[in-house]
Amino acid sequence: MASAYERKKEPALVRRRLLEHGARLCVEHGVAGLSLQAVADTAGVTKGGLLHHFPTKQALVDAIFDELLQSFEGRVRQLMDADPERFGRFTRAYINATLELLGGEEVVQWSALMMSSVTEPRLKQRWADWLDGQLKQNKQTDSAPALELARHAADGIWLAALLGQGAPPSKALRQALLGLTRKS
Amino acid sequence: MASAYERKKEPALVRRRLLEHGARLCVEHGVAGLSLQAVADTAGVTKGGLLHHFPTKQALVDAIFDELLQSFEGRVRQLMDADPERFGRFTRAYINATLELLGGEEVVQWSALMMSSVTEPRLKQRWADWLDGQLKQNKQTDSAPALELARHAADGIWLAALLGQGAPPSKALRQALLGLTRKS
DNA sequence: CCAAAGATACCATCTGGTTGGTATCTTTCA
DNA sequence: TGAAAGATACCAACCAGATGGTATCTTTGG
Repeated sequence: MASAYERKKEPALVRRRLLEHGARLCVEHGVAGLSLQAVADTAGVTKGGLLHHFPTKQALVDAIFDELLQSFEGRVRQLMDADPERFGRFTRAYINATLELLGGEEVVQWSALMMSSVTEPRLKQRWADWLDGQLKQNKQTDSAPALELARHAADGIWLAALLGQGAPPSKALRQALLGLTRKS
Repeated sequence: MASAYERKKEPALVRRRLLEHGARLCVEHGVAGLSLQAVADTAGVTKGGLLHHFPTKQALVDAIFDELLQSFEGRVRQLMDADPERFGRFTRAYINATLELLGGEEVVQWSALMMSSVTEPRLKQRWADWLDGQLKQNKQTDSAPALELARHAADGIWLAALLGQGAPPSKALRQALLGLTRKS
C-alpha cells in the first residue's frame, strides 16, 4: 500500500480528477454545455473546491486543452525520434500518434476539445498555432503535397471514428496511409 | 411587383429565418450553447413565436440537421448523375460536394452540426445511418480501399478548413484527391 | 499561527418551456 | 358574395430550475 497514513487533502490528485472528469463531461455535453457543478460533483468536490483550483470556467477548459496538446506533442516527438527515415518523419509521427489516440482513453478528451475548437476561437487559434509551428519546424522534410494529403486523411479517419461509433480503421488503410509518406 | 396586397404574416419565411440564424448561432456557440432567445432575437421573432414553429429546442436542431443533410444528398446525387465514369462515382461526388461546401455559405451550418454530432448521439446516429446507406447503395462502385482513403482525406481537408481559418485547399490537393478515385 | 484547501451559502442572470391572449389567414356555408 | 367559424401565427409575461461566480466560513498541513 502507498502509506498507512491517510492524507486528508491531496490537492494535486484533486486537480487531476477535476481535469479528467472535466474532459469527460466535455465530450458528453460539449464545452458550452459543460457545467462547473457537474464537474465538481463527479470529481467528488464541491463547486467551491473546483473554483479554488480553477478560478473560472475558461481557466478549467484551457488547462484541459493545454494538457492534451502537451501530451500529444510529446508523443509525436517520441515517434519522430524513433524514425530513421528523414522524409515525411513528422507526418508519419502525426499519423501514428493520431491513430494511436483512437485506441486509448484520451480520444474522448480530444474529440471534445477539437470539436469545441470550431466554436471557440481561442482554442481554434491555439491548435492552428501549434500545427503551424510544427510544419514550419519540419518544412524541409514534410511539405510535400502527398504528405499534406496523408495528414488530412489521418484527420478524416479520426473524425470518422468519432462519428461512426465502432470499427477502428483497418490495418490495410493504415498501411496505405503510411505508404503515402514514403518517397515513391 | 408580386402584389400590391401586403401580406402581414409569412410563416414560411419566418421558419426559414429561424433555421438560418439557428444554424449560424450553432457555429458561434455550439449546439449545447445555443439559446432559443438568441435565435428568436436574431430572426426577429419572439421566443414564443419560435416555439410555435419548433416546439422544443431539439425539434429546432433536428430540423436544421435534416435540411442540411437533404441538401447535401441532393448535391451528391446531382454530381453522380453528371459523372460518366462508374468506378468511384459516389466517392468523387462526395469529395466534390464536400469541397464545394467550403466555398459556400452552408459550411458554417455544417461545421456546427457535424461537430455537435460528436456529443449528440441522436445526430451522430443520423449521420452514420446516412453514410452507411449511401455506401451500401454504391458498394459495387465505391468500396475499394483507395476510395475510402480518399473520402477520409476529403473529410480531413474539410476539418482543417474549419480549424485553420483561412487558406482553402489548393487545386493541386484537390486533383491529387480525385486522382485517387480513378482506377490506376 | 498562517496559508492553502475545501465547504457552505448565496446571488444575479439566463435557460427551456408554458400560459393566455391577440392578430391574421383560410375554410365553410348560406 | 360575404360573414361567421375555426385554425394558424405570433406575442408578452411568467415559471422553475440551472448557471457561473462571489463571499464567507471551516478544516488541514506545515
